[in-house]
Amino acid sequence: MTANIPITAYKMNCAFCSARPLGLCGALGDGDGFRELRDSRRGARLLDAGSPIYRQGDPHGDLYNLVSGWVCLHQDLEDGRRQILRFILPGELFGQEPAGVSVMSHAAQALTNISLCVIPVERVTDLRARYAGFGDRFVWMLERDNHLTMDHLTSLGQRSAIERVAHLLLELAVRTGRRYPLARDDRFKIPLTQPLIGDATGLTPIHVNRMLRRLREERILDLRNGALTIFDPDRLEAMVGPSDDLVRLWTRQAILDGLGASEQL
Amino acid sequence: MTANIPITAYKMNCAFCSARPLGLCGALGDGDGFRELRDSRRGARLLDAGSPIYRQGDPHGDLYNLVSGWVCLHQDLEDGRRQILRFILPGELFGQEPAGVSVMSHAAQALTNISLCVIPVERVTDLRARYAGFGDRFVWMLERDNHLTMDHLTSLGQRSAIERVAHLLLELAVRTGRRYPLARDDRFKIPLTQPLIGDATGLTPIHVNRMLRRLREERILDLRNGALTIFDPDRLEAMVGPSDDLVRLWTRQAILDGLGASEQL
DNA sequence: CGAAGTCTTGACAAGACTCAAACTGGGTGG
DNA sequence: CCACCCAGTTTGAGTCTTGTCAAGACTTCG
Repeated sequence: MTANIPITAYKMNCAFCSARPLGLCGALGDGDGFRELRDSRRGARLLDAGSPIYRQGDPHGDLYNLVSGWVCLHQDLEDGRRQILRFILPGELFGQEPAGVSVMSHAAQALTNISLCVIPVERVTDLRARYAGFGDRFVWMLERDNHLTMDHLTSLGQRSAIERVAHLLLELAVRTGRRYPLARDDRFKIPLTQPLIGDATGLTPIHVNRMLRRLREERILDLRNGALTIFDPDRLEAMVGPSDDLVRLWTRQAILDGLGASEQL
Repeated sequence: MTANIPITAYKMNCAFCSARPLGLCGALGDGDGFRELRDSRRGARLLDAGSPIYRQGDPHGDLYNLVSGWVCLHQDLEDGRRQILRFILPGELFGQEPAGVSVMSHAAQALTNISLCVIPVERVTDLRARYAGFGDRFVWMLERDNHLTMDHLTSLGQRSAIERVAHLLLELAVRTGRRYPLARDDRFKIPLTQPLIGDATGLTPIHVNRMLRRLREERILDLRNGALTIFDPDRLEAMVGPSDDLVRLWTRQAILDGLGASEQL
């Protein structure tokens, strides 16, 4: 179910509006075009879990800022295989394509009920041109995406099945805002199914299941019924070996800070 | 062997200088900060095949524009496994990290003798702020990188060994500037070894060898002694199934055009 | 309570990796 | 000019990881 909602309805959590602890606005002062950005929103949308936001092959035109819920970006092959490229968490931007690419190369789907803000690309290009702070933040987000995607590439190319699963779960634990370093026996909800993990790691859901069982038997973590418990953060991290900078990019603080911007909430 | 070379020595092929058909300058008019960009180069460098350009963990500070030769970016795990993230061809930019990341998350190595231009990040940030055309081009390159990296991610996650090898070779054939659609029995040099293909595709060199043999036996392509012959472009493309937009991003014309910029050489 | 979507497990098959060995071609130094 | 060396290539045999197919159990939600 899609609905256009008046801006006021989002006052409390829209990254493009007044709360703005997140997303494109995170580090913007009024001198950086924040007010204009807010006013140029095409609108806000509420979507149910499972709804597509855009499909592969749709014309490219809008950028999206996720306000609440989870989204995944995925790329599908003709024969039905699909790769999850990225999980999007609140405050993150998605929907970019390089100029000249007319059509989305991937799809976006809501994994939970979500709310998001929509903004036309031309407006973003315009604001980038006129406000350096805005441009910096936009570039930072692209560079962050790139960094994370390259990390996933290394994971898929070089790591074993169990390492890939561990890597994904550690990343998402930190990105969802769990305190870092992670506490022992930390337990929290996470909207992941085994097929989703499979599509993200390039494994079959059956094999994901085996890997999760091993992680559980070795008392490293337990993922069941949408809740993740991390028994042993140290061994989990040892399996993954993330760099300090990578972990920092995973934290919500990084998105807040953007460039280590002066202004903060 | 590293050497700082006076700018004039590169007059004919430096993307930051007068020839500028490529790289950051490709689409820049004088109103877009081209002159300033040229003057803010830290210098130019010649490197021998095999030399490292930067290492994982080096402090981050410069961006690089490849003028001639081939470079690969790769990320290494502690135990020696390594993933090639991207092959860099002349006119492409590399070395970015998101602000706040102090240290390179990956390494860059020359695969052939190369020449490149070096420019401090702060200069790029500054020029981005002051010249919209420059900023657009920079963003375009980031978005293109992202697009290509996501495509690789899908390849590693979903495709079989032989498809991955086919995908990589098709991409590089187009990116090196072969006319598209590819001609039958097109033959050209390409500085790839089987271990390199393995590191890029997440396969062992031995398995890469087997896949290359199959591609040869099926008379699709032949890669030996640094020369790639494409027997059957149609079947090669059928194996890979690239979208039109993706192929367009592979062409050299895309780098020239940047955003479909007005100005051209 | 029933239905749908997950999750779980087992048995088997296939794809990819490991180890080992021989071969090739180009470059180096005597 | 030759012998050597080295990195890359090729091949085979055996192993291990991961995928496939099939069936049953568990949640969640209406």
